[in-house]
Amino acid sequence: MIVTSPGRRHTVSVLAFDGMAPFELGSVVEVFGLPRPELDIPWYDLRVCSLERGPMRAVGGFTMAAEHGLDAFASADTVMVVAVPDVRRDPPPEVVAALREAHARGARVVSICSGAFALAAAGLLDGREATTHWRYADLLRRRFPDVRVTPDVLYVDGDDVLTGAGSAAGLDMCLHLVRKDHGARVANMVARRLVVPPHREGGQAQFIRRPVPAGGLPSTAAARAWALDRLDRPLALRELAARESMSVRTFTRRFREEMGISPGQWLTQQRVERTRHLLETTDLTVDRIAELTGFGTAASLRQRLRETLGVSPSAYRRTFRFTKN
DNA sequence: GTAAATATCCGCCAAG
DNA sequence: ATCTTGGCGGATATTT
Repeated sequence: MIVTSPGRRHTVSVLAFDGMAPFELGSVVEVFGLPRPELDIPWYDLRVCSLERGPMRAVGGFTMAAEHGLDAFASADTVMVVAVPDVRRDPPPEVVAALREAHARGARVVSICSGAFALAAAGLLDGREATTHWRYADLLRRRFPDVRVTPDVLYVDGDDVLTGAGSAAGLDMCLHLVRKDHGARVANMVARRLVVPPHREGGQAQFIRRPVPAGGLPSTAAARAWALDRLDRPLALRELAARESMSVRTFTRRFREEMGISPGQWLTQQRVERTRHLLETTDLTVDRIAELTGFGTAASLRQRLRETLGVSPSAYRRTFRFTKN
C-alpha cells in the first residue's frame, strides 16, 4: 500500500510540540528519517513538523526546532502523531483539523502511544479498534466510548488508520509500516540495523498479544529456555508441555497468550534466527546449518527462510557478507 | 514437484 | 456464579 506517485518519495510527517518526550519521536526519525544507502529503493522523506515556531523544550532538558509547519504535516502521505501534550484534553483544533483533512485526502494516519488521543479527538477511531499505551487505555475508553480500545497488543492495523502501543512498541509500528510498504526483506534489513530483538521482527502478525507479560499466571518461560538450549534436536509440543507440567492444550493456550504466536511458529522463528546468525558468521554448508538449527534437512530450512526472509540461504549470506566487508 | 503420514493449532464444552 | 483446565475433533500445517 504505497500511495506515493512515481518519481516522488513517500512523505512521512510527524508532529513535535513543546514539552514532549523524545523517545517515540526518535523511533520515527530512526526508521523513516535515517538515510539508507544500503537499500536500492528510494527511502521515505521525513518531515518533523510543529505548530510552534520557536524552540521547543524536550523532556530531558534540551530544545529542538522543527523545520516544517502544519501544512507540511497535513499534506504528507503518512501522518504520524506520537504523543499529545495532555491526554485529558483535546489537542489544538488546528491539529485536529489537520488530521481530519489528511485522512479525508486519503493519507495514512498513524499514532503511537498517547497520539491515539489526537486521532480519537479527530473522530478517526470511531467504531474502530485501536490501541495506546496501556497506562492510557482506560482513559481513552472513558473519553472516547466509540473507540474499541484493545490494550494488550503492540499495534492495530486498520489500513488507513493505525494505532501503536507505547514506547518501544512504536518501533514495531514503524517496522510494520516499512513491511507493508516494502515487504519483509526490507523491513528485516531495517530491523537488523536497528538491532531489534529478533522475535518481534519476522512474523506476519499484525496483532500481537500481551506486550508486557501477564503477572501471576503460570508461565511457559522455563519451557522456552529449555527449548532454546536444545534447539538442534526435534522438539515435540508434548515434551514442552510436560516441562511445565501442563496438558498440551493448556500449554498451547498459555503460550499464545504470552507470546502472541503459537509454539510452532515461535520455534521456527528461533530456528530462523540461529540460521541467520550462522549464515552471517560462518562458512558452514547449508546442510550442516540445517542440522545445527534443528531444521533437520536443508530443504525445510530453505523453505522456512524463503517464507520469513524472502531469500535463499546463499543469497542471504551473500548480502550480509558483502555489506559487512 | 506430489501424496501420504504426522503433528500442530484452536474452538468448543464439560468438569474441577 | 466465574474462572481455569484439558480432552476431542477436524481444519491446517509440516515432515517424510
